Amino acid sequence: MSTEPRASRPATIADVAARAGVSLATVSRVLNDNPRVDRALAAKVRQAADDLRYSASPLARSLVLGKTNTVAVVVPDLENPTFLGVLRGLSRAAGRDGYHILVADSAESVTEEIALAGTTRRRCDGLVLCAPRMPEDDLRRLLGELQPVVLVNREPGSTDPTGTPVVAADYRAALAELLELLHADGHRELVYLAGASRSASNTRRLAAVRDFGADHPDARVVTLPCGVNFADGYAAAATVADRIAGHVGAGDPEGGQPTAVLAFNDLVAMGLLSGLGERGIRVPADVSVTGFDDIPFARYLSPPLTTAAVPVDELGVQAWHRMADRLGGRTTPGHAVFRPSVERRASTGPAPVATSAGRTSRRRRVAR
Amino acid sequence: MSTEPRASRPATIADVAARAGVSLATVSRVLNDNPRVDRALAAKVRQAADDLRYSASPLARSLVLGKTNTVAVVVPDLENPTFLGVLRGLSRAAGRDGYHILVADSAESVTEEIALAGTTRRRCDGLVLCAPRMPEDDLRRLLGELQPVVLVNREPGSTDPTGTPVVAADYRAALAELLELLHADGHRELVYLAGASRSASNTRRLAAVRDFGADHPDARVVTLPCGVNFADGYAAAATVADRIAGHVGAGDPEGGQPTAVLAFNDLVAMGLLSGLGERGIRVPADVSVTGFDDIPFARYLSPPLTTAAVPVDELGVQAWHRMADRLGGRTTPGHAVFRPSVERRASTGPAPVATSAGRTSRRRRVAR
DNA sequence: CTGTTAGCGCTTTCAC
DNA sequence: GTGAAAGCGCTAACAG
Repeated sequence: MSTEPRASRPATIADVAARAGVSLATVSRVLNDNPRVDRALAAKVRQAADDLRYSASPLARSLVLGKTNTVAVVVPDLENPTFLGVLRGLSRAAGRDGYHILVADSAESVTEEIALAGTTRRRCDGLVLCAPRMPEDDLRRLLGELQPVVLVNREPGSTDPTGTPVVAADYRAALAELLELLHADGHRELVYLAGASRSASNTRRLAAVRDFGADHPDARVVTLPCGVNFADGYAAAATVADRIAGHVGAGDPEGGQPTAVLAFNDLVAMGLLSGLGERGIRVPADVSVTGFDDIPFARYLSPPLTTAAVPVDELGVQAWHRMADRLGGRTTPGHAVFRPSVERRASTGPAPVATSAGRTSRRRRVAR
Repeated sequence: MSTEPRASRPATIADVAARAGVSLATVSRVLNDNPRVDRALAAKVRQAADDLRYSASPLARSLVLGKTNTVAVVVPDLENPTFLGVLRGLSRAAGRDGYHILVADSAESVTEEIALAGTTRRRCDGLVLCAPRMPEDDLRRLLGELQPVVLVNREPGSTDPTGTPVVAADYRAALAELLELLHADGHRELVYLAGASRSASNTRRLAAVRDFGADHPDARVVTLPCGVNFADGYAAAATVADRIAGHVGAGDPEGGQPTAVLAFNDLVAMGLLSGLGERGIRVPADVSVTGFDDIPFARYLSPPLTTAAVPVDELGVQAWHRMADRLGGRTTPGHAVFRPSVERRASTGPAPVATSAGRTSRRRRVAR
């Protein structure tokens, strides 16, 4: 018969109403700061709520309000510094606006990614999708079903009718700048250590490589499949060292002796630096190396790494702003593209003369 | 009048019921695989659900079922490799069991942390708390209010009546092992580069330092405040170099010339290595260095870093298992403590003879 | 200003 | 086997 809540059950609005001797509606009003409620009554309600350590069930509120104050974030791998940075920036920015983050790690599986996008989206108000490798068809379908969506580092595809906002770093422009920097330093035989071949950011870097080749007939960039981690870069050091020594890869008649290597990212560059060091190859005296991302200690490596600083946290913050706009019914201007700033440090320098001569004469020793 | 859903509104169970010509209850039964429903009817319902691309609102289900299939994870900083690993392991393990993760980054603020623990917990079924620096009083209160809770790398406090499960790495034992390893290599003057002074994992390391001092009267460990990041280690290199050179810190009459430095973690060790390298101090010839955590590329540094491998992902997985047990009403056996395995690599070696002699004679040059 | 009432979308007794 | 109806805890008309 009592209206007191049992100790174990969290207090409900009805408990508060009973204790304050008012109706549910009044309690709701007071707790939602509806101004047109009597001061005295309001005080009484608040007192009752305090006594009962009451706070409204977010679940019930969400159901009736039709909003959860939560957004889902799907990333391929939390270990990846890019997505981690995005998540961090996003989570803090959203937190400041009273929003929560439901995070899902697809473990690099596209199938999982698609499924997670759906299941997480349903319990949230929106979806921030980092899906660099999702096939375009699947992406299009998801964009149709899961709005509001904000895309990070991924284009919606040629014909996207949804006007989905995109927040991205301009990997292409940044790699182009790195290439130009090396070219200006006299490098003519370059190697690009590619990341996951189907990822969006790798594709954009490859476009920069293509452009560069077209713009500079005097130079050549050989693309080598590599990977995205330290270990991948470390492993690539063997191949790179061979090429520097003049032992060109058998299946690659185009390669000369490279004087510069552009790593997919800083992790790869670090691995490369490490493997090169073990082989007595000096950086930048024998070969210049660039990274990508500017992770916190890139500047502290030996030598400090020339790289392109991708503002990952900012990407996350902006992704949130786009999402907040959509949630607020505002329609946001299209894509936000951030141009990474190239940090020129000591891992790059003038092309070594010897190799430069070799290049000029197009001389090439063939592996045997 | 029509029972067809408008295109823009997600289909509800009522829409499905109407289309299949059955009651809501039947639809619910079918979709929840309740066996006692007519095969033919069930098929019809499934068909209707498919046609309407229906799937039940997780929100409404959560409200009525009293569970959200979501757990909250509060971390001080996503950038920290430890918490990141925990989150990753946890998120994947929980995902396999159909659970979602609500993640909150407290930006290292204890106040935020307390608030976030409460607000996130309310929209979830449980809370995984990584709060290495939360004052014990606050923690105790939260443990009382927010159950079920699982603690990561943090003790609940001396008198915890809640029986909260703890998943932790044994930082103390691991640092002790590192200290013994160095002692066995002849090191007698050591430096410990401390992390955040009030954090639980730093406290445990300090305990190991204390034990070591007591067990080895012939050795001495000087603790220097440092930090947890690459930059902190880099900055500490100056002080360490001074001490190695015999310029002991003025306020620290106890310090001799150190032959080994134990960094708080790998990031700090990397920074230290970098700073030491710039000063021409060789590792391990002049000084041995150890890290902590065994982050992915610790083995690739030059020299490869001797460190203690903390199984962070496993911590996350185990945290989830504990949580899953509690959610399933099972009561889990107490604390799960994981002993990091010490990885002996090339950054440590025998104590250099010169300094060893200096130590023996207690000779000390004083800074001026 | 305050209370009554009707849902939000779903599950689950309880009858039939 | 199936349906009607009562809620889960809350908010928002709608009356007074």
